[in-house]
Amino acid sequence: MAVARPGRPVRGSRSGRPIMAALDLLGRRWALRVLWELRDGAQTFRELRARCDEVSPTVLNQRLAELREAGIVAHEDGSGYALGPDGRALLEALAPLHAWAANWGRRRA
Amino acid sequence: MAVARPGRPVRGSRSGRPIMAALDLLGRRWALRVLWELRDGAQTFRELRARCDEVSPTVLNQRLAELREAGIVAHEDGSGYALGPDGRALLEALAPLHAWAANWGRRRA
DNA sequence: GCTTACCGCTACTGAATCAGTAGCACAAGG
DNA sequence: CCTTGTGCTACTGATTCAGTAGCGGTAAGC
Repeated sequence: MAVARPGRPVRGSRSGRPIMAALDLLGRRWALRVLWELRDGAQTFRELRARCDEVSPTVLNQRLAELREAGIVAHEDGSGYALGPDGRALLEALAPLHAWAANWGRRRA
Repeated sequence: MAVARPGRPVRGSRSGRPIMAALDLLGRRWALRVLWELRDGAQTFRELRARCDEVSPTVLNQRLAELREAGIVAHEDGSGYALGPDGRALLEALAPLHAWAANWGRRRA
């Protein structure tokens, strides 16, 4: 399957609406986690992999490629992978989710 | 794999942190989309399926079971599936994501 | 009673995706 | 040359998802 992008059909929606592309992109395994683990700054492929519970490099590389093509993550020589401007904005947009999870966990744990 | 819940290990994390359980739960295929499609009120299994691009009932039922066990979605006799209080809160927590997607789409489409 | 039309859901097969492990090619340091 | 770390690919097997058909139940219309 092709990489999800706004303005064209994605898995599960032909509308091309950006939210659908985003849900496709971020709904893939490890995508949100990778984003989450990059919150503290750039990391090498292997550091990132270690933080993601030793996810298989196949999948990690695939997610990184998708996130790079989406302009969310960038690979800088020397420092490794890091969030771009869109990535940081996305992470901030995910902050309420973190807060929700904390409350949810308190009620259900 | 068992349903993700705060306070116990999930796919990709043994920490039991709620955010990890949430990322596991919501990172599964169609989970975010189902949530999204329930934003306008209760819907029957088949209505929901139609909105989700005729997703296979197997997966839809599986996601609904997980979301029900997580206390996010409830099934009411007569009206069908609907968001519970936690589900509505989660949807609100996802609003910034929608806004982000719109901006992202504007820059990349 | 019998059809019709919904409802939620299950069974089944095949396709896509992911997991897990090994190891390559490259570059830098000693 | 040898070691170390980098990003990444190859391969096989397990898990998950997709796609289609159809079941058992309820309720209405006739």
